[in-house]
Amino acid sequence: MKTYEFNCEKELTLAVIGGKWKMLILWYIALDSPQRFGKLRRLLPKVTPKMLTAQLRELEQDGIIQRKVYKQVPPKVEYTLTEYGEKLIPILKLMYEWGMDYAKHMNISIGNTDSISDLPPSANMQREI
Amino acid sequence: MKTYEFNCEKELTLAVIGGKWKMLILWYIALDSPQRFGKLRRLLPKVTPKMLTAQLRELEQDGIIQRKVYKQVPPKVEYTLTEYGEKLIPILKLMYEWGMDYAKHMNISIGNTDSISDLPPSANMQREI
DNA sequence: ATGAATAGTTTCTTATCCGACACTATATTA
DNA sequence: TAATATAGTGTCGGATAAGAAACTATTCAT
Repeated sequence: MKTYEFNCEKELTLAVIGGKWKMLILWYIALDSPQRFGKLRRLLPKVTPKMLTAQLRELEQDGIIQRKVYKQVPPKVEYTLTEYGEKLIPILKLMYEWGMDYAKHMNISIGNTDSISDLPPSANMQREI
Repeated sequence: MKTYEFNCEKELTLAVIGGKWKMLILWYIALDSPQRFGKLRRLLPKVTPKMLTAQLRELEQDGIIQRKVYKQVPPKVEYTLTEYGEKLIPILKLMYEWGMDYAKHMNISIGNTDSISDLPPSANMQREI
């Protein structure tokens, strides 16, 4: 058992979403849920399976995503956001918008990820992103 | 221009605020501006001067804070938020609020209630894993 | 001549992250 | 019998982050 210390609640939030690929993973689950492991791999080709697993496990242990295993071969595992995962989306959206504005201001170019406004109709639509 | 590889604008934002002490530094400058180096040291007693300097320099280079040196002895240096620094504050507020809610939900012990309108010294909270 | 005050800098060392790459398990299908 | 598809594990090692402790520079007041 390990104990982390936070000086402020903001740091707790950062600890939850601050992993190398976590924001992108959450984003893709928000965009298209449930999301499967293999699809996430294809969406995030730069992420090694080891890292993807690690990030997903941490998000799961933090209660941000839910992992559902189907007893099949080949395996099938689906990831969805929990209530607190969904509550994170407005933060990600704000960070996305600030980054857009800032990148434009500072003339920084950024590889593109789907916009949250591309969110397709689904069971999660009531999120109002 | 130094180009980091960002997959999404959110990651750019995270790169700007994600340093170990940056959110807290920004918070304290937002709470009481201009803010001096020595006062920040007192507000953040766990931060070594080396780290504090490093974080401040990065924020300055990223255009988030402004550093003003007075030609005096002993030295006087004041830090203020830039326009883009101020635009970050709503993100920090949301992160603070999410963290509050989450900590309560997950029974994570809290030692601190610093809202944007208060000015307490930094307190501690912990979670066990 | 010395000490106090402020804002740092320098060096050394340890801790952690994370990428590359190889490997695993199993029912179904050809 | 071998290939296939899916969802992962395990190990190694280099790069980076960051803490501790000591040191610096300047001018004024005593």
